Amino acid sequence: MRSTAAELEKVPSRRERVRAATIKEIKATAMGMLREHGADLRFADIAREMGMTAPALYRYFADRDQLLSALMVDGFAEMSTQLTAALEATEPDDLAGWIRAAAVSYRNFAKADPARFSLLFGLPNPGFGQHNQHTSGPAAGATMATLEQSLRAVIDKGQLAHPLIRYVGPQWATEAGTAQAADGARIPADAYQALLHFLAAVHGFACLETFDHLHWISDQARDELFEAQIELLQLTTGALPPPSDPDRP
Amino acid sequence: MRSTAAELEKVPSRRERVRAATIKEIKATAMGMLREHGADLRFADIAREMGMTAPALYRYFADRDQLLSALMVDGFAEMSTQLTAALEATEPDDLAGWIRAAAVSYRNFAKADPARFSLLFGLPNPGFGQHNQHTSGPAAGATMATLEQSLRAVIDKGQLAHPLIRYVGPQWATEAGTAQAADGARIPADAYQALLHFLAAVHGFACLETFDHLHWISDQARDELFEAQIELLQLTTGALPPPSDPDRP
DNA sequence: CGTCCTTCGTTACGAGGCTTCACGTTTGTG
DNA sequence: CACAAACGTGAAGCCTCGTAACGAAGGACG
Repeated sequence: MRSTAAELEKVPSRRERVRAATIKEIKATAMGMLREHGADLRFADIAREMGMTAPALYRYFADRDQLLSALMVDGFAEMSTQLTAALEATEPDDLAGWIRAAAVSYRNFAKADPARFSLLFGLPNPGFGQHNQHTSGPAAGATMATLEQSLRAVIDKGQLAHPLIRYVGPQWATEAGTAQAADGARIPADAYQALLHFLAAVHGFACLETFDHLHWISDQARDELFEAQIELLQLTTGALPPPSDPDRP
Repeated sequence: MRSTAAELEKVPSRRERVRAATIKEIKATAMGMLREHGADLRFADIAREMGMTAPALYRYFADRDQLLSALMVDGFAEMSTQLTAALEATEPDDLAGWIRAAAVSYRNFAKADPARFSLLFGLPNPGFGQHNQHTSGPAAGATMATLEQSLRAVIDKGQLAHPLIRYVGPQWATEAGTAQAADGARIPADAYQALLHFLAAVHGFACLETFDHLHWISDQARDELFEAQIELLQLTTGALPPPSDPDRP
């Protein structure tokens, strides 16, 4: 920090590289511990697994909370990456495909690594303090923004023309129209409503499943129910026409 | 325990009464601490607030986990009570009213006491061990059963005749038809699917809201969006007729 | 009324985790 | 080679959980 020349150096020095690698290894080891032993993460364990002692970790993370925060930031970033990858593989005017891809990606992220999902979305973390709010909060917002921007791209194609319900209250209509000025674009209120509906349904399913509140349903049945959930979301957003139901008058 | 006569005594002795009161006070104080200081619950703090010392609490709860478990059991019981009360106030053949009452009650439970909701549904509690699974698990299941049985009563009135989607996979259909033999009744698979869809949407909304993932929406707008969510659930279960949408072909 | 026994609460204490500190050691640099 | 920065270690302090031993309160029963 003393010389401005050092600040402008773009190529990281050897020290910086090995330091970055160590940080990465610490985080990887910590995530492994979280996966195995649950939420009670012991600094000494991480260090021992790396062939070090506990105090050495404080050269890299000032605090146990900061390590958890870093894991959360990485987790949200990875989630955004996976969502983005899944959504970019869909056709830009295929709202039904978008919904399926987003829902499946969201759920798979939770299923593939329940410990990480718990870390991200199970709020009462041990020692959850102010610090986490200020570092992981924006990261969580970025994940939300990923969904939002991607959905907006689809919506701009006019694919949300016939949602099943487009009721929105006056307060929400004004907020949705104005609040997102940061991105430079306005969002139709009903589109944003659709996003929130989608998010609530998929997030709720993922939470229930990950936190073991659906243990009375077999894995296969859960898969089928999730499929039905997806189809329902496609219907309610008007991405699919309603099914021809002979019972329906 | 030595005399069988004492076991059969129905009226609790004075000691038992004061002990029960103390347990109640401990739990109340602990919940207060949870509400104020978050998840890091210190035994010494609880004791001090009660004018006692920490080891005294071990006369009433063998473990910090057992205290948390007791709080969870009470929380789920209270949630069941509130849900039951809200649902009993609805007409028995009014599915739309049932959905509104259940959703509002569920969300209000979360909003009224976010700390308790976090305790119940934010899984990664500090020191979450095997014990919690075996004590609070059934309590959580009881809450689910409350919703299920109440919904079944409504469904038995034939109100779920025209759900928007009644797709269910073969695995789920057989499970839903057979698994609930414990209650002596079978449940139509599509009804159970509707329950799960309802649960995912409402639980997801409550989680997002409680865990502050919707901080970018004002309170009023959130209320409006939740209203829209309810209406959507009413539509997808066939409780309400689809709106007359001039844009719809 | 006096004695006993159970329960309750306290002080004292040990175990274990987080975090800091002082000190050597390694490593890159001029 | 000399120097400085970063790194890692052992020792130590602090805090919390949980246990143990002891004293006090209070109901049960002669």
